[in-house]
Amino acid sequence: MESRCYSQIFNLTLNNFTIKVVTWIINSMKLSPNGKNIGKKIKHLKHKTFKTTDDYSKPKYYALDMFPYPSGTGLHVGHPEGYTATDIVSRYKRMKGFNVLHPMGWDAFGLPAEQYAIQTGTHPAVTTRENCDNFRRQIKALGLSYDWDREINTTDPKYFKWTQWIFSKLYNTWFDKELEKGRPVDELPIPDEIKENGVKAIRDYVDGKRLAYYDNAQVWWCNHCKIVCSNEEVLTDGNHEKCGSQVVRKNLKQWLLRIPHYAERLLEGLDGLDWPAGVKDMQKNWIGKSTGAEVDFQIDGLTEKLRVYTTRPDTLFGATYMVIAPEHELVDSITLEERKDEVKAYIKAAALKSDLDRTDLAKGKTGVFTGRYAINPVNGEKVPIWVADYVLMGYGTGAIMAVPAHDTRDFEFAETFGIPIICILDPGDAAHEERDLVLAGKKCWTGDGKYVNSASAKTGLSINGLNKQAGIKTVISWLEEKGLGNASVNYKMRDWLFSRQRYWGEPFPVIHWEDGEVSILDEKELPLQLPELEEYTPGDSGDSPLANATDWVNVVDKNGRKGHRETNTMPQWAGSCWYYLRYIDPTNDERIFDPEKEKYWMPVDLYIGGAEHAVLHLLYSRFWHKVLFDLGIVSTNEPYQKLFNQGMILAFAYETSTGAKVASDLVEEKEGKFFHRETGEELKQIVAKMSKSLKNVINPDDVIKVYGADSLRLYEMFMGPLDERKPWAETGVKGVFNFLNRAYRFFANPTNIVEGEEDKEVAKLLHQTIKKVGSDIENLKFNTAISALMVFNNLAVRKGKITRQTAGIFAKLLSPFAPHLGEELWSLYGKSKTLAYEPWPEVDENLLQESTFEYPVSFNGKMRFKLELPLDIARDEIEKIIIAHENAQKWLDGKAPKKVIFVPKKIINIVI
RNA sequence: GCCCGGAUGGCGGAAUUGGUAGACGCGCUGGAUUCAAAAUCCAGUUCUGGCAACAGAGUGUGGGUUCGAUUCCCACUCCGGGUACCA
Repeated sequence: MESRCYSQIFNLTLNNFTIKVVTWIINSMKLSPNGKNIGKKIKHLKHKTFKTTDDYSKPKYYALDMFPYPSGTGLHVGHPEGYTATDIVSRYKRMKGFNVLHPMGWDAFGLPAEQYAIQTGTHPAVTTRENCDNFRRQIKALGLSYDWDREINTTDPKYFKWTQWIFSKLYNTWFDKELEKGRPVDELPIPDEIKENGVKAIRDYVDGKRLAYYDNAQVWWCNHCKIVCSNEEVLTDGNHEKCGSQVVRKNLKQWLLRIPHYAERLLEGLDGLDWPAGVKDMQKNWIGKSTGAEVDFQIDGLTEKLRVYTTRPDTLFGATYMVIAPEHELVDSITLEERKDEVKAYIKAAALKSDLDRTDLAKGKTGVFTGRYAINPVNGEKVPIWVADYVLMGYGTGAIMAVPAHDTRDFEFAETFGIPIICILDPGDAAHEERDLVLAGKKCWTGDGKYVNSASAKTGLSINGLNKQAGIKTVISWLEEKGLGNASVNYKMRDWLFSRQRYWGEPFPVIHWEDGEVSILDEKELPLQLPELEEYTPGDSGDSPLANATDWVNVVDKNGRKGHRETNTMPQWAGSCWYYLRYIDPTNDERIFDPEKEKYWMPVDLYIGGAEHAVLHLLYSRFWHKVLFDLGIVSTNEPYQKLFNQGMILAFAYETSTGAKVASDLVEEKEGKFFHRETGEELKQIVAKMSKSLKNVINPDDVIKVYGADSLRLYEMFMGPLDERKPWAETGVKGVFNFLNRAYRFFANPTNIVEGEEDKEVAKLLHQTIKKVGSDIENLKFNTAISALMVFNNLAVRKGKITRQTAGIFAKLLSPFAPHLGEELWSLYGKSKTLAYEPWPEVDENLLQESTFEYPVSFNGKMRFKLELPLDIARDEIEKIIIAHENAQKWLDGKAPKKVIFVPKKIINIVI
């Protein structure tokens, strides 16, 4: 019925303006959510087309999006990019017979809702609910095939009950270094000497091993936001990434997680993952593994030894001074009496300096001599000990041996303070011009070479003539043999600061008792809910707003012991660390999830999201997962098997010749050039991030209103490779919109659809298209898949006729990308059921077989003409054919070819 | 500084292990249709020269390997991301 109605409109030859407009509007509506689209969508939702069951008989596929923070501004065009990509894969996999888990939820704890609460008094839960509703509405308008029955929300007590539960697991786990594995604390062996000292000593010992611990921590404090920020939230210029104001140091009781215990596991685990190499590199850099040695230096005149960490034990012979960090425990005993004032003043100044000043490379190095010397273990020579803040207490042993000739930082320091620079590594011919300078101690050399001046009759050690690799090996075994040091590994990664002085986060299920005991709520007592508050503003001293909820904070146990609840809350990372697990069994109130279901669905097969989460979210999440794995709660070692980052969608912006940016509404285009609407000045088109000030922000709602959801989906996929950054262009949306209309006009018109045998050319291209679209989806190359669909559509339109079977296949191929149009065509062909679970078309390889190939014929590498030849032609026949060919005469110019290159199915090249 | 990624027509971008550079889309030009416009359809569109046939140049720059290089190697320029005294 429906199709006949449309065909009648199309077959009308009236040149009547209104009829045409009506046709156009109906067409547009068919492709927009105002018309047929929305009907389809509602039907899907009502019938729960995409409800996922735990059908263990089918192979599974878990396609996951990084869930959004539902901000008040709603969806931006970046969101649908990743969502559409996973949706295409999900729809394709369903048609390939997979049981697909494709869920969506909300990472809804976070600052903006709380800031809004501070300003207006509106409870963050209210704001959050409204924002989630808006996001859900917007996402549903995109026609994404989520199973909405699995929607989760990190702020839902039914969800964060389990976030708190995992925290209690972390608290009750220690890391067994021998087994390289997390284990329950009740399995922690307590040494006898600890036991002898009583309950408190045992408690301290255990607390010192827990993966989650409570301690004083120097933290960044943002005066503007009144919040503690993690190091990761502080930009390199010392500003808070959220508000941009300068942060300061503060010392507060904090929860920390011992993620460095898992450093090696987190590093090794990367090997087996199908992740972008760049993300793996970033994680590797973040973990920052380095190998070297710890070496003991006897301190002259003291019994203590000074232990240093170095990656270059081979350069011990070049050590001309030592440095200890200002916070080093031996500073006081090392410093000679007459130097005490000077050293104390330096330490005080260093403590007052912000980390930024301390780590500002441009500011040059500072330091002060302690007056004391250490004895170099390789040659017994005395080296002066300095205090300098370029050595950090938090890394290695907080002390170094300095080898200015072969370390750039030490070189800079030695030059500043006139300390000798002794070259012990001859760069050799590799650094011809530099070599003399290096040998004279005038230039620093960190590369390879041959050792000189690296022998001592006193100790018997010599590495002269060896290269760097052999030198390091030799010195380490010498040190170990003499008991002077040992090989050692260090990691840059630090403990994870896991608490925030905020209201809108998961409360810690923790009670601090007056006697110093800390207890964790029992599973039965979870979730610990947030109290209602009148006032959300945090205290100036760094108190969390929760401290004001005295009824909630103060508790008394059955013996009358008083205690108070932890008033910090967890950071936003907490909820996102494990959400992929809850989707598996989202409504389970008894357990975090059913282990059977977890075994079936894990790991995540495809995880798509922004590259901004390359390190933190993914590293934290992997850390939690590994702990859960060690405790036997999850069955896989890693959570995300394949990861992919979508590139950012940018926008065109305009700037004047002086580089001043001009808002888009002040720009007009004339003949491909851009001018300022008011001044008339010619402007340069550039690519920039979308921003309110540039007025170039695109709202997906607006795009859908005009072009429909299919066009938005298709355009975002057609723009370019998924992982690259690319600028939004309205004309590009029109392009794919035109394609959808063109396809609709052709494939929805019954007079174009015929019965019988398909045209040979069409059949061949159809099967090439099936092949291309399938493999492109598998490889996430959606732009070329869409291009293949366009090519096929162009041929179909040109031919004017298509068989019903071909039309059905086209609808199927199109449907992962443009599901509304796909379903529409499918129902026009008389199918009553959705095509979402129809089998994906098979490629008929026979149709792709060729008997001839049109060879490009080149002369000296330049293509001159084409020649169709049978595929089974013999090599020596080619030359005869070419020489005899009339087109070749001009290029051969009477000469015989020197050589004929023939690559079957590729090229013929004649060398003259 | 170090690590990673990128550079192809007027624009977004294609190009299997080295084998016809510019698929597809936008824009533009011409034509059909229309009283006219929009929409649609057809043709053309890397640059330079030429009416054309055709010729020459051409994938950020400079070298190299090869019968043949957008693709591989060396040196560099610019743009983007990450990181920053981690010994």
